[in-house]
Amino acid sequence: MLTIGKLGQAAGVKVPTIRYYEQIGLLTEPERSAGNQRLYSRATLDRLCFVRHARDLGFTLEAIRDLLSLSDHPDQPCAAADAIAKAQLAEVESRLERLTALKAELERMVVQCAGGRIADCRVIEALSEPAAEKGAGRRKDDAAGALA
Amino acid sequence: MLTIGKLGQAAGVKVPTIRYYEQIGLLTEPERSAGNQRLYSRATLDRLCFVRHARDLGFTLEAIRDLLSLSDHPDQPCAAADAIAKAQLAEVESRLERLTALKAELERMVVQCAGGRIADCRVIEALSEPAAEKGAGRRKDDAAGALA
DNA sequence: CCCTGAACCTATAGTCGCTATAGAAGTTAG
DNA sequence: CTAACTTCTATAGCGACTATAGGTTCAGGG
Repeated sequence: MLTIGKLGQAAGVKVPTIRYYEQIGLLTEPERSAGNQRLYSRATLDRLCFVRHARDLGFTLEAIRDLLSLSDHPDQPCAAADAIAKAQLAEVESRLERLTALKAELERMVVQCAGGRIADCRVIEALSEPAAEKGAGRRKDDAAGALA
Repeated sequence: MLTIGKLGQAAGVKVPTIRYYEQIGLLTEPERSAGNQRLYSRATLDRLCFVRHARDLGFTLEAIRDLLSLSDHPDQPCAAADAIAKAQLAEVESRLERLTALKAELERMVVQCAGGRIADCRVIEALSEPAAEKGAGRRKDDAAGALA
């Protein structure tokens, strides 16, 4: 049996995050010690490692919730899990594309700045180009969405 | 003079976002019409386009605030603006690296799922590998940070 | 000149995935 | 036994918006 601190250390997840996962129902409420402290089983450690790994891969908590419930029913076909992973892959590929374009633009900006005064600075100038070249509305996952 | 709706359309920014930018002091309070509606100048349109473009490039509002105040003092050297852009570029490069690794891992997962039952599903299995191979604590910008 | 409907106003709450804080209570090593 | 550490609950905050409610103003048409 592990305390919440040990569990967090073992899984690479901070203590408040574990309590948060419990709060939103991603982890079930654990046993408690005589003094009301949470006690976790090895199985919960596995589950938390799964969550952490999936988060690192960019899965949303919603997707992870689905994957967890799938893994709780191992007799069903795995098409659903596969679909989630494929959607995730498509996400990542589109982010990669946009980030690559972004990188090119930033590199152009940095190269052009020759150490003069702001008035001549291409960094600021490069950002002042008009928006709205095609369709004004911002899509939900514009380039900025690919970043923190 | 533009109403907030026209401004938003011209800059590609939603109306509530403009009001939000005003609230946090990124845009100054505009003039008002007789009926208390916001009226914006062309200069504000430029400023908002700048903000939008910078956001698309992944700059935080904090960085944009700095860039805006720099562009308001065009007689100073542009080293500061250059530094901000370079930091941004480094950010993007690191995200790109991590996203690329991620993509490889997701591709591996998807390929391995052969359409069987969950019990044999590599997607779920791939996510169950133990964490904490080197240093348990999650860094602030782990892979997940590169995603939405 | 009035009416309708769109666009505007303010204020507040919600989103996601945590993180931080406060103050109390439990646990462990010396 | 005491000091230091961990844990407990509850609540608020982060960034960057987005949504909702309930009201006001404006532009065009009859």
